[in-house]
Order: sequence, then structure tokens, then C-alpha cells
Amino acid sequence: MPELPEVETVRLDLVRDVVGRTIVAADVTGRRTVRRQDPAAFTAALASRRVESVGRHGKYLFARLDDASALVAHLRMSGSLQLVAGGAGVGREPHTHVVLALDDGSELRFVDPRTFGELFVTADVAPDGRPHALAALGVDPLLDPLDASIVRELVGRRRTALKAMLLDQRAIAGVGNIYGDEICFRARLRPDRRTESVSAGEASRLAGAVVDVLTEAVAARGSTLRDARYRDLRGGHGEYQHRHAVYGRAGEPCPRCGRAVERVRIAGRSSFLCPACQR
DNA sequence: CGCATATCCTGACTGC
DNA sequence: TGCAGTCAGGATATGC
Repeated sequence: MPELPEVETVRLDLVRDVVGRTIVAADVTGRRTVRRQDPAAFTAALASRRVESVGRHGKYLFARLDDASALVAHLRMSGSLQLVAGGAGVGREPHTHVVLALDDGSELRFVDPRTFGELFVTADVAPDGRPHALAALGVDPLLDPLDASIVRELVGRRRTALKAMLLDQRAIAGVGNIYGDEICFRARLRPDRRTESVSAGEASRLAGAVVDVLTEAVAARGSTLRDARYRDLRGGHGEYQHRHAVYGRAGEPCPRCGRAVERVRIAGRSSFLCPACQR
């Protein structure tokens, strides 16, 4: 569901279509989406604010506003941001929880069937515009250098399954279940490999796989699964799902060697792997 | 510390 | 065809 590539795709769309716009009014209709603060404070903080820029760290988006505060968004499982031209006259789809009216008559809507997603406004922002609420996040592989030495250090600091480390946002920010499996496949490492057994050469492969898989997925505008809710800002879908080597492909032939892809459970999550290619 | 489990929630899918 | 049950997953909390 939305992981780093999907969130980055939305960020690029927001930079193109929303940066420079002013929020005329905010309307919170859902009960759970704005939960870190009083919805009235949320709407008051957004009224008349101009969007200066949009950043991302891991799976979090943050729009810097002209009073140096930031609107922070996390899509979680099923959230999406939809930009609707001529918004006020266009019916809201089900599960629309927050609507921001913009000064060009469009609406930026937060739609989220499962209501795990979250929006909040914070003035607790670093000079570079990063909200302090995101301070605990680890390395973002597309913003910060992620090389073999950093992966060696991350791997050396914990004793767990490789997949569990990849899903830990305090280590590497932005990887979720789908890309975690694709990264392990690319690195030719089993997702249930113990971190303490990863060699220097394998750490190097892993670092390359993280950056390469995520970069390719961004270029393909992310993955939209069959059941999935992920859509970009204009409702379009991604294309990277057609290039998944193992995720969701249990029983299908491995694209590298032809062996059947297996499904196992690691850290409470379904994981897909090729038992021949990944060691 | 690691790791499993439960929680939040809806919709898609499975099996009867 | 319909309906109940299961599963999906991001982050977080809790218990072992």
C-alpha cells in the first residue's frame, strides 16, 4: 500500500499542482483522521495558509506553510490524496474525511476507507522545514546516502530477521511489506536471514537493492495492487506491480530461475521469496 | 532486547 | 446467490 515510491509519486504531484496554492478553508468530516489535535484547531491552522513546498521522509509527507508550520500526512494502509478540479461541485467519494478548498476552486481531499491514515498541523518544525514529529525516522534511501557501510552498521546493531529490519522505520524509512520482499529478492537474500549473519558483501548488495528497487518503483509511479486503494493525486494508478518479481506471486515461477515462489510468514507479515535464488 | 500478538478498519476474497 | 469468516497491512502498544 502506500510505501516510499507511492508517497514520493504523490509528493511530486503535489509539487506540480498544489505548491503555490492557498488553502481557503478546511473541512474535517471524518472522526479519526485528525486525531492528534482538536479538528477545530486543525482547520483554523490551515485557513489562509499558502503551501510553500512539499517534502517527504519515509512514508510521511509534509507541506510547509507560509507561517513556518507544516501539514503532515501519513496515508497508512488505504489513504489517498485526491485533487479535484472544480471541487465544490463534484460529489465526494465515500470515506472522504478531510477536504481542503484551494484558491483556484479545486479541492484537495483525503480519502481513506480504513481510517488508519492521519493528518495534523504542527508548528514544531526545524529550520530546514522538517517537523520534529518525524525525528525518530531512519535513513530515507532516496534523500540520504545509503551505502554499504551504513547498511553494515544498521545490520550490526540488531539481531533479527532481515525483513524485520527493513520494515523498521527507525532503521530505514519508507520500506513496507511489498518493497521489503522485492528488495530481498534483488539482493538475493532470504527475508528471514538473520541480520547477524549478513556479510560485508551482502550488506553492499542490500544497499544497492534498496536504492535500485525504490528508484525504479518511483519511476513507475508506484504499485497499485488488485485490491488496492493506492492512486496518485489525479486518481491514476502505478505500474510497478507488473514488475514485482516475488510479492504476491506464490506458486508462480521465479523470474530469475523458474523455481516456484514461496510464501512464508516473517515478523507477522506474509513474505514471498525464491528458495533457490535467495540465500 | 527481540518477537509475537492485538488493535484500529473496510473491502476483497474464500468456502460453504 | 448469499453470507459468514478470513485476510490484508503501517504503526504502535503490550506482554512474554
